[in-house]
Amino acid sequence: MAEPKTASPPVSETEGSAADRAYAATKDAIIRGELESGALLSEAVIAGELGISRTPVHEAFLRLAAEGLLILASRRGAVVRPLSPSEADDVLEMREAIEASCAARVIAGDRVAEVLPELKALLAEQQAAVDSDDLDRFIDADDRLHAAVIAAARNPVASQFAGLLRDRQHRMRNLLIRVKSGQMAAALKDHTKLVRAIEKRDAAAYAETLRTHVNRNRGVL
Amino acid sequence: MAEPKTASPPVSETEGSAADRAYAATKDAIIRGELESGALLSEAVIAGELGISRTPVHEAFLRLAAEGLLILASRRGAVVRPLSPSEADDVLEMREAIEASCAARVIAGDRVAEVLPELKALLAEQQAAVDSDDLDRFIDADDRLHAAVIAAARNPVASQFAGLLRDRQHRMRNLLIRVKSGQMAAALKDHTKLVRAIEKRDAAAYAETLRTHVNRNRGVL
DNA sequence: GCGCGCAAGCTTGCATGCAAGGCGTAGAGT
DNA sequence: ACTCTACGCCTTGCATGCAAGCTTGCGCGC
Repeated sequence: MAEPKTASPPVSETEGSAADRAYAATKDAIIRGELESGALLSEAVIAGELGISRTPVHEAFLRLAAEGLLILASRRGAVVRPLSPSEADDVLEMREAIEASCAARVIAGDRVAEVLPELKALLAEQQAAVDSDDLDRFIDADDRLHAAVIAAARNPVASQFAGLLRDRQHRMRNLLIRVKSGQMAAALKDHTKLVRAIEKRDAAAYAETLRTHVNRNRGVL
Repeated sequence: MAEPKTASPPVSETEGSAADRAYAATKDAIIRGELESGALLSEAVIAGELGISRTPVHEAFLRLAAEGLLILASRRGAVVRPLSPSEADDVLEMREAIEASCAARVIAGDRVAEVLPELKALLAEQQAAVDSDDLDRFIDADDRLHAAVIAAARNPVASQFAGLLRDRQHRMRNLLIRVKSGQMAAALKDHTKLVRAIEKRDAAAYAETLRTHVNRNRGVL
């Protein structure tokens, strides 16, 4: 799950098992939008491109289907799952629910102090991104901020779910509309309020702010 | 291995693909506790029991590992994931977060009327289970009640996540401690309050009641 | 007796072969 | 001209073979 910040290097991945490489390569192609929605792709093609056999590609496709990125049509092929606006809502809603729950646990578990420095550093990073009008940098920091809150809850199930949602959200971001630069300032303001809510140990305020924050993103899509 | 299926009397599963059968059979064995925590199992064994080859079993193991029921040790085998109390907390916490979110959506989306009959029927079913002191029946109705709320939200992502959590929760129920009969009455009371909260379109009350309800279960484990 | 190395036996990971199923198209029949 | 059928190509699903890795236990040297 820990990918380099600049996640678009050449395709000459030589680490990990063949199945992992097939999984990572295909997922990346889907998320980046290289493979369009509805595209019909076959195991043999991917296998050929990666220089491996169909077996690990088959396993990769199964994983991707389980994660909602592919739809497997038995003996016909695999189609890249088209994403609908309602799906975007669904994903965002789950992210909101999970993150709010995690924030509440961090606050209830009295672990605010140990995450606050990281959160504030990420806020500063986002401010820098806004100042330099660097959208990619902003989005990266955005991801890391939300991920930090979830990680702080130390709930592996939550982290796993959030990871799945994050992938799908990335795909939506890349495929539908890239957030306009003007949105950055508003998002940063939301984030500042979120961190302040954590600092004040106010789980309800966090949840409420998160709700408006997510709704703002929802409108963008 | 291409001999008549003389060795498949116990498992009468004839539907679905071989991979699905391997998945269902293994998952069921894990959830029911037939396979103990920490048990080391190999693909070849399962394949032999089901009369299929290792390939579909391998795929099944991958799915089960992704769902947190197995841990794959490369070239050593697959161990049934031991469950810890903290994992139980994690699972319950996520269930709570997801269900509360779904209830809120049902209420906000003004779909209360269309689920209320089903919920009330399930309450009646639970009452009957309490009267006849039928724990299995109660648990089944319990599952269906919570599932009904989530299904009513019509969020496929939520349903998928809830399904994964339900499996793990079933396993915990079967492995750790079976809820005592005395708990049924309290649980039913909680459920009644939950349904009433939905009826009153009070999402906050639902969330709060759900919190105490889950915490009650948490104490049992 | 004790420690060390090596090999055998298990495991999975992947490649490949084969069969079954879906889909399009061409061709025959009306 | 239109429809129905059958064939061929495409796909996946599964079985099997082979290689590589980890563990373990046995034998050998000390």
